[in-house]
Amino acid sequence: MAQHRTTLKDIAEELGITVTSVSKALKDYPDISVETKKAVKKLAKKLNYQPDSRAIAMKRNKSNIIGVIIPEIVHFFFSNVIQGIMSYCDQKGYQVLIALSNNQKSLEKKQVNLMFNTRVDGLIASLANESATAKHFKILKEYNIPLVLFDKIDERFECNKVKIDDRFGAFLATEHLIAKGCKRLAHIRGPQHPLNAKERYNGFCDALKKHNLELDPALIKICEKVTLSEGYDFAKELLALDNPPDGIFTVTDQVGVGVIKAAQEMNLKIPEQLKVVGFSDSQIAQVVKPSLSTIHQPGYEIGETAARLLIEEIETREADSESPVGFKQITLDTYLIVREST
Amino acid sequence: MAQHRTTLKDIAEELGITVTSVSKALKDYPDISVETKKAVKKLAKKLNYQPDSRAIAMKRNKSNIIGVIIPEIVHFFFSNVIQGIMSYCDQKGYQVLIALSNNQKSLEKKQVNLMFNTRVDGLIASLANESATAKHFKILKEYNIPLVLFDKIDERFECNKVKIDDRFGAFLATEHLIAKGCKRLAHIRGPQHPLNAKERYNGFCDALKKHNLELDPALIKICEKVTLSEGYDFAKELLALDNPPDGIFTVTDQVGVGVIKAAQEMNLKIPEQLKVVGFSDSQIAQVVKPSLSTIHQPGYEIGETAARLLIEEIETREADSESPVGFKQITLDTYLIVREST
DNA sequence: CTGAAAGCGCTTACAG
DNA sequence: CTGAAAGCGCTTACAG
Repeated sequence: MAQHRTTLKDIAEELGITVTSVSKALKDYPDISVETKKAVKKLAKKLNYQPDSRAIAMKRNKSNIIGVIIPEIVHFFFSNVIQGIMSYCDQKGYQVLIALSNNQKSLEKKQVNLMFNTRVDGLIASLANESATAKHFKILKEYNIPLVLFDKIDERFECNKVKIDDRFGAFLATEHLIAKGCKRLAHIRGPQHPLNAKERYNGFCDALKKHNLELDPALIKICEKVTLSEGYDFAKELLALDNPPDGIFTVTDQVGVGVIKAAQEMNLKIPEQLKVVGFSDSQIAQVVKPSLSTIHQPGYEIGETAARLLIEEIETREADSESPVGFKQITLDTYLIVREST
Repeated sequence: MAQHRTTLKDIAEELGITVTSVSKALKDYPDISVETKKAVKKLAKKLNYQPDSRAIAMKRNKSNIIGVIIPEIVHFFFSNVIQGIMSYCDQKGYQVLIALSNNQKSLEKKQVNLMFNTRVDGLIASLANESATAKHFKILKEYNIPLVLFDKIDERFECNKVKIDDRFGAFLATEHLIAKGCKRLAHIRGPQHPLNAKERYNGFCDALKKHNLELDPALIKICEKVTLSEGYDFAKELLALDNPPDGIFTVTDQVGVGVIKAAQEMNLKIPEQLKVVGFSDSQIAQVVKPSLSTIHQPGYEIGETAARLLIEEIETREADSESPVGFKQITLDTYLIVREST
């Protein structure tokens, strides 16, 4: 038979006192006698009393649970972010409820509502590729629930944000290809909506412009799923052109690895005949042969920072629900990592 | 200013009826008049009423949240498992609270207690490398909270379990090396405690024995962290022996990739001079050059199955808390994937 | 020093 | 058809 979960009532009854006194005794209120405290604590220990977080959550109107909504989890960057979030939250006494959007706006919206109903204390999210804006998060604003966006953010949405300078990172990557002698550059970019895909594209264009290189629309490809096999397919197309590129900058390392695979199948020498730079500094970038040059994206730190901002906001509002909250956008450092592919 | 979260009370007051009626109306109880239902639903919609999951959880004594405790999350296999768990839970109306053990027994125990206090409806876990048993999960049994163990399980612990046949997988891997002509086999194994590390070691031994090959203790290395760099270091040691191995079976693909890296640095040709097989079928195994032969471990399906068993158990106990529960151990299929490294 | 009371937001058996 | 009451497990301002 299952044991009964000890409640304050059980302790109170056994000791012949009230629930009030038990509650206070356990929390060392000064107005409880030493003997009562002793007796209560002893019995609580004996019965293995564990307060019901849900009841406390209702009373305090605080769950000590934060929500996280991300597009996918089998993903080097996102799993690193989660790790950063979890380790920070653990240390601050918050638990983490995670949900996936699968990059779908409708599912993302559903998850936001579920999180709202569960009364999480705050939410951290990176937008689905399908989401052009974060408007479907506005229920959180209406009810003063803190939100931190990271990586795939909506610039117009008023909340804390954490990201890297994607435009600058892409600029570094592209300029590196140019410095290595590339004259005809291609970019396999991310989908239409995510801001970071646009910014990486912009950074690519910035570098071409600075160095007076032509931006050939035939050399721009747009991923839908941002997978290795998309990179592979687009690379095959690009490299079969009459006037193929001699350098390719890809929106992620996954896509870059696909490019390497395609080039190898076509017997192109990397880096001699084709140079490739990815983005994110995933593990596969170091493992692939030739190893892939890339832009570092500090997932763990992004997660940690997002969690820190979120918990700061939660606790500020707790202390003074009226004080206006100023939002920050924190931009973490990024840099180029040169490997065999360039 | 933040909006007020609509409660049943708000609706009741505005309509001049009781909370009871509002509650029933929203749930279409047959004993409420059609007009009342209409009015209530209309106002609920207008005020954007969202029931407080916590309050319902307390009443029903059911949170619709399941907990997951895993050793790490930046990990191909575990993130796939999580994905499987989440997609199944999503579809069944459960949310997922995740915590990490960082492979530490003490932290694992703390997480179990936290999950218990949060009153999750059930728990899915894979044991920390430090945990020789699942004894510290027994509080769950005492209070009849369903638990499903996967991958790193404790065979003695009475609960549902999901895994693959690690021993057989390791046997397949090793026999494949033998079939390819290896005479002197090494194994870089996982840590002491995890059952799957032991079983993979046993499977390795089974194959040697079947084919009358010597088991040289000098060719067995034990990982602590099971990382790429451990694989690299051990491979350097093994390959520097006077009588080095001609085939290495590694406990994971990460470790196998480290072996490949070391062998390449020592100018050994793979697979001509050294053959390598990993375990898990991670993405890096296909990306590394030469690509790594491996044993498939269906993470997504393991997660899905674990979630299914858990929710079945939760709902069985819900329906009849007295009925004795029979525990299953489900073993999913595994197979060898041959690539360039053998 | 201790306890009665109200309340967090719900649900449901029971009475009318 | 509707409502008063009790309860889930806690907390806390107030009275004594």
